[in-house]
Amino acid sequence: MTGCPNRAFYRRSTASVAERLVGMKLVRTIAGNGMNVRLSGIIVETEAYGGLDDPASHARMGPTPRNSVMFGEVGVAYVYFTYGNHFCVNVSARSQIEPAGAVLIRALEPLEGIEIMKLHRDEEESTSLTNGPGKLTQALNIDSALNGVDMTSVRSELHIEFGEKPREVVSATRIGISRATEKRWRFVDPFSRCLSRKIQIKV
DNA sequence: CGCTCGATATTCT
DNA sequence: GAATATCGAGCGA
Repeated sequence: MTGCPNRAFYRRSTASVAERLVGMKLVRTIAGNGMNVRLSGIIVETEAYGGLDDPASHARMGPTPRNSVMFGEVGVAYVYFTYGNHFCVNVSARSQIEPAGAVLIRALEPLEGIEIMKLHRDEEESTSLTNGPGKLTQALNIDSALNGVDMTSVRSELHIEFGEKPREVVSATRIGISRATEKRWRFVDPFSRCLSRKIQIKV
């Protein structure tokens, strides 16, 4: 399978999209002199954020200038600045009955352009390059200038492509939130060495 | 390894 | 004024 998941792929429940994105590629293309540089990684960790009924979501209060992408067309990048220091990247996704939703991309396994990512991060260890939402945006040079770009086209400087092979996926509770902590809307490849946190082993 | 804390934009109360 | 979909430095064990 090559190319990008199309618009319809993102038009289903946000949690389902989050689950299916594990194993796909996040690709950042940067125009150089004459040729494009590709920075990419396999998505190994995602989280789903819903609309008005998800107390942990940015969309819970309705549309604002920051979260407007979550209420717009699906398959679009939602990039926001948080904690005064970091950017996080999402892709808008929801079923037709939901008013808003997006999938936060939390971790990648570095694939293409690894040496450039190391420069962006000032970090040599590959497993620490993109194992967190703030880290991967730094490695791929993603900032708010990319908010609103179409993620369904290979021509976009930020987009999602099909992966090479399917990955295992398990669900877990979301990280870094204080509301709706019981929902299991975090999806990870449990065998990846590049997760933002280890999976809780069930007893 | 685990804990605490500072950085500090945006939004909410 | 407080909280936040985070990270890394500093410290103690």
